[in-house]
Amino acid sequence: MKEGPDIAQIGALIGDPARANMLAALTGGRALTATELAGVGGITVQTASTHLAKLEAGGLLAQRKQGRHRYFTLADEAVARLIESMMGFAAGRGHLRHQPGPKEPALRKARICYDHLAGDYGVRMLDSLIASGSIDAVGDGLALTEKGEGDLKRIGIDVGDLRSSRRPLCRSCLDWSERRAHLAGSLGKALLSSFLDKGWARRTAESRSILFSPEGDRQFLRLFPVEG
Amino acid sequence: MKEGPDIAQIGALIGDPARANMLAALTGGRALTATELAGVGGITVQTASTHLAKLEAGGLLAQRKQGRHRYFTLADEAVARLIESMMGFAAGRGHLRHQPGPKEPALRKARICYDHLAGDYGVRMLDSLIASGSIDAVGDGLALTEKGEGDLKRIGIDVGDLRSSRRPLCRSCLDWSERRAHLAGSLGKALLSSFLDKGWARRTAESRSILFSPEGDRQFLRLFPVEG
DNA sequence: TTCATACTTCGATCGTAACCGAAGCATCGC
DNA sequence: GCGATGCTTCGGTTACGATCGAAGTATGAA
Repeated sequence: MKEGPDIAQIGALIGDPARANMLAALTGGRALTATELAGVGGITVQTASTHLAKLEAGGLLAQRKQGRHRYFTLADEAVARLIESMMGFAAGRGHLRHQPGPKEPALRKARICYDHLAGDYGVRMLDSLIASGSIDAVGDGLALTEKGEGDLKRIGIDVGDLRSSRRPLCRSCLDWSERRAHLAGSLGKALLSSFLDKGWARRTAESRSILFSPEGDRQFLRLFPVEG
Repeated sequence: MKEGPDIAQIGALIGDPARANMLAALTGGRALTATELAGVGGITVQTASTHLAKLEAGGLLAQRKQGRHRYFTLADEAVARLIESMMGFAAGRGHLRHQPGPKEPALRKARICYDHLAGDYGVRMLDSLIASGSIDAVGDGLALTEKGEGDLKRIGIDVGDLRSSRRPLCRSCLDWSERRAHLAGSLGKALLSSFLDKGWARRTAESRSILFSPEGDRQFLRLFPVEG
């Protein structure tokens, strides 16, 4: 007994519904204010304030003062991965929300996961990159091929720049809605950024979902075909 | 708000200290009875019984009746990976137990993680397998090479048998004490089993730690050398 | 300065869940 | 059959933490 690190503390931090909702919202990658997070959690600002203080003390959140606002973000990508992996686990065990709600389909189609694309489109993109030989899937992991580097160059992504960062280029991230992997890492981020820059898609204000324009949809599906 | 799967439920399940202790103990891979788990959690059997019922309802545990005993185990390897990943996360944020205790060093040297070897020795073994060219590390993932298959055959592990199971052969599992990867998957299990079969090491009764005999220690270090 | 906004701290309430004693089943050994 | 062991269910207590109203602090706008 009493072996190893204390998982009960972080379990308890995530275990409160209001806090879990705030964390899930912050997995969208945006910095949110205390008031916004109170709305997300369905509680008053006073209560939210105490929750946020606890989450920060636990090392899950970081805050940045800006004028009279306080912007909260996840402390780092590790927190995002933990949340997303718990979502994947929860989805697999049938721990779903009570009402599917109208936003669910959009969320399953395409959403943001920290800073990269997730959902049906995220999984499709990785599948297509593997099928075309741009990415090698070896065991659990992913590796960019030379062909892939050329293909990406052609759509305006310079892999050389990305390699210089300390962050891994390719990472697989388990998708909770599809239960299959999508592409994370700096390359995943760069790809999503380029879609947004090109105007193919845009982020929504209150949700994690990503909305593709009709034209963007067409371009995306052309660029990442899947057989069948 | 109210997007995606409900992580609060599993967070809350893990968030209770008694339950967390039980789960951590079960990460040792052994099936434990309700009474044993009550001891681990530091609570009475009545209380433990309600906790175990909740964990089972939540899909984290499975139970098997055997005579008048009830043996509890983690529901599957996904639960073990979740627990271990939370431990890694917790260790990184300094959520450590209060007293390091005398057993900690043994635990850091070698311990069981579900069914494979973890700790310093687990990390060392994977490092050595990669350095010798038996395993390729590509991105996040691991793949056995032809050379590796031959080397393993020589120490009595038939990879062909392992491939027939549905479980992945190589998986990397993040080690909470070393903060680096060790080898999981069916190959990880087979390697640990062979060490135990050969008498190089044995499991302890109450702890997750694995004790190597002097001779086993020598053999292990010879088989998995590291430079430096 | 004065007022408004964003947020935190204080104080008190309230609900839930952890907890254990006692009683109730089930299984084993005799 | 009997008692002993392992575990669950019931009932009642207790404690912790989530919650919010009200007051307090900081920043910005007028």
